[in-house]
Amino acid sequence: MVGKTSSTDRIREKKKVFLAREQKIVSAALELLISENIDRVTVSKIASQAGIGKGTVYKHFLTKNEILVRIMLDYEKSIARRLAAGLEKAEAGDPGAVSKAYFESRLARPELDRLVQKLEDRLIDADDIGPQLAEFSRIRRSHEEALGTVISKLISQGILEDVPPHYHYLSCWALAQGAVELYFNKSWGIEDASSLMGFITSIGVTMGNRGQYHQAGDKKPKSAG
Amino acid sequence: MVGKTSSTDRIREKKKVFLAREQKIVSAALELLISENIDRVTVSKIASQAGIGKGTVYKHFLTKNEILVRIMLDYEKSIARRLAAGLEKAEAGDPGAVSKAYFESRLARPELDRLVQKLEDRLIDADDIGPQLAEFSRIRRSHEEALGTVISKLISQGILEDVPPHYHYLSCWALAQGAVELYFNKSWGIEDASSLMGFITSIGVTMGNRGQYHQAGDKKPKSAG
Amino acid sequence: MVGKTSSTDRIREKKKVFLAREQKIVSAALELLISENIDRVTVSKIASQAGIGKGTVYKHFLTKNEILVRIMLDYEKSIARRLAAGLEKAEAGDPGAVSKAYFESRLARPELDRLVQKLEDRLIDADDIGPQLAEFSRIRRSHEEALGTVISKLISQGILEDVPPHYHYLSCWALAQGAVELYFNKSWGIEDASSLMGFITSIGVTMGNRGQYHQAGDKKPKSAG
Amino acid sequence: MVGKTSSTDRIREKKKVFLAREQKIVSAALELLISENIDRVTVSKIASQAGIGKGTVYKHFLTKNEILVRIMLDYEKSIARRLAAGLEKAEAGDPGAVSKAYFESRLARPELDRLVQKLEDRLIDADDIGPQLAEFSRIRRSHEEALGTVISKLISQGILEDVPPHYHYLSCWALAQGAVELYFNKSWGIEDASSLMGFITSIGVTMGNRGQYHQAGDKKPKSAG
DNA sequence: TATGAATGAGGCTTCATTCAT
DNA sequence: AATGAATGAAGCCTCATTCAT
Repeated sequence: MVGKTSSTDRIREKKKVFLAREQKIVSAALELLISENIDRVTVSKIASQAGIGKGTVYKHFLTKNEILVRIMLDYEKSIARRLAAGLEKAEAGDPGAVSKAYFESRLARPELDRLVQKLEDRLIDADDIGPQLAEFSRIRRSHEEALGTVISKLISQGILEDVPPHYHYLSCWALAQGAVELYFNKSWGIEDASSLMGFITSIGVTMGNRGQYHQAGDKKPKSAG
Repeated sequence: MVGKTSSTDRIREKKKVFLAREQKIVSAALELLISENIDRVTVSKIASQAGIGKGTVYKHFLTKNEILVRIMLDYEKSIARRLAAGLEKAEAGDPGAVSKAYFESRLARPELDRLVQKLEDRLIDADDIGPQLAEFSRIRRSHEEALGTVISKLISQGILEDVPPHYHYLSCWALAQGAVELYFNKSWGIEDASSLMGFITSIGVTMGNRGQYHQAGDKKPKSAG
Repeated sequence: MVGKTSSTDRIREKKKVFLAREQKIVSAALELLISENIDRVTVSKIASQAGIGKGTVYKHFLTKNEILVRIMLDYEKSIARRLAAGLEKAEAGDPGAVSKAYFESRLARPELDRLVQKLEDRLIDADDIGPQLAEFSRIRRSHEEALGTVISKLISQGILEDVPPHYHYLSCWALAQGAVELYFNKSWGIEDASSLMGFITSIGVTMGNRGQYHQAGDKKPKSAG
Repeated sequence: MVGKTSSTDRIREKKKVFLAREQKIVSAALELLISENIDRVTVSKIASQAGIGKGTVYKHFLTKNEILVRIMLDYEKSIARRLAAGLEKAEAGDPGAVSKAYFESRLARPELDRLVQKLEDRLIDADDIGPQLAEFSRIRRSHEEALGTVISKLISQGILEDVPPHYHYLSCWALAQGAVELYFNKSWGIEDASSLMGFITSIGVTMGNRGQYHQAGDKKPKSAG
């Protein structure tokens, strides 16, 4: 009885260790990707940052691209979770919470968001991670859908401009995207970044409210912050 | 008198041909960079595309990066020209023309705008094109300045929200940046792109107008979440 | 107990193999450098000669220059060892043994000595091996110092001409240097090389003895003639 | 009669200009080769240093190597001239003048002598300048021969050690070679170079005098400086 | 199972030489 | 006759991936 674990237990234990290491690889990659030029992050560096051998990395991921796309997926999933929470709040009566939740989830770690943009750009036509990229797009579109219903409601309430719902969402996405890029762009020597991001977020929150589209002159005080 | 060209003429002719070839290299690079993954564009391919030998490229550019940064500079200069025109109009009494001009100049060739973003990202810490990158930043900041005066006027007229003028410009930049990214992003299977861009432009035009920005001080994104 | 090696043993074994391969690369490079024009020795050829892949070379050396400078260092160190032995003998009462030891250690493998000269010439202003070159100079100067004390003694005994001690050493160096060059120089079709080298060595041994240096102050070569 | 030169004159004039330019190319190459790393001297640089076009260089020399070997030949010929003068003096009764002349002619412009060594090393197995290299060797051997007769006489007079005459000459060559190398070697931070060269020259002048070879103990005052 | 040495395709760059003008 | 733009072979180096231990 003593000092003897069942075969099942041992397997489970092994699996846990294995998964933990997988996560370690991903985290190591993330740290490196954020802290230095993407193109300089090699599998070798990732392995040593993770404290394991290079060969071991390939026990977990078939190719380097799989590690990278994994980071993309993890991020998009984390947004999905935050968004779900935001949507609940929105349904509880705070319509502005929708885009606010979105912006905040993306600007929470701008460097990560930007990294994912870059990775997407580099991997978009990689030929060894088709399924994962499909999954990535699927999740993104699920954000769109989820927000879509709330947005539709806001449109029918006359709060948001009456254009196809995904226009609103995509505009949000675009502004967030640009804000992130702005945050890190070295061409602008931005000093008061937080304050600027606050301004942009406020724009994002009211962006697309009725009266701003086409006529652009009929202003009305915003109903919900 | 006929059929005899002076030595000066011939030299001038040669220079023209030479410069034309330089432009051809840039164009070839541009075509390739836009049509396939940046990382797959090699000097060899550029030369082929331009119909010249690999070595010839190096008669015109010291390094590959110089070709790329040249594309960046050409683009930023072209925006400068468009912007100048837009500013004249704005001073002629059309205040909305400011951001409109900016958006239009950036969305005129979104694929190019996006390319320049990507190039900037890749070249920003290259060590062989310091002066060119400095020039790039300089031009960008000149856009900011140029718009700044107009924006200040709009603020004093109570049309734009009273925040530091560069907030307005940078917000514009961010939205445009994101819009461009959106335009080409393969994750969204966008079909009615031009209509969507129109919507976003309209947002950009009124973005930051007074009455839309409140309480923005109570929530600030932090860079490390 | 048998047929089972500990992990430590295996690691040690691997390291040995690894170092052996490093030596193999150096040897391969050496063979090529001696047997053909230096400029024709490429990393590719070295790899082939060593029976390994090109990439493997870079597991052992950061750059090609590091291989070359390694050869230089190995050689200079081997001279240091021989010299140490020679100095002991000299202190045991054989004053001529000093320069003899020096000449013999340099003429033992004249082709190698010559190679090192050439490498030095090519690498002297390489920018990727600064530390190694410093080490190289350091070892050389340690030869000078070591011989210096013995030479000083010979001067005080009135055996060697009373000039700064390093004059004697450097003269030795120069003659050895020239002898080596001579040995391999294809312009002279030297046939009785070893006899000739014996003659030169004998000159080196007595070179600078008192009574041979006079009036040397009245004619000085200028660096720019 | 006026303003009209005969065809022969014009051809002669052209030839003069042509030869002058040829010399200019060689001089330009020489300047560059001495002032910077040999491997960095390109045909392009030579042309612009000479103030002519690159293509023109190839009207004078079939290959780059031909320029380089030309420098070698020019140098060896200039030594031949100096040596001839020295020999006359020697025959006029100053036996020590022989090696002195040799040393002085080589140390007059040490940087040039060293350059020629380097060039020789690089070109020795070039396949496009066979005849020139043969000529180079021929001149060198003529030095040997010329000195040989004088040396033989000194041997028969009992002044020089009785070894094959070319031993003496080649020893001279070797010491001069080494001295030149020493002069420029960066490993030794030599400060009192002129004085050191003087010392070495004095050694060279008496080197191989009788009594120094084999027995190395039987010293006798030098008879002629 | 974990390792890291080995691999080699492929990228950038240089420069001697050619040749059309 | 002089030019210099064009050429492409050849060199160095990187790094994702494989595989024997």
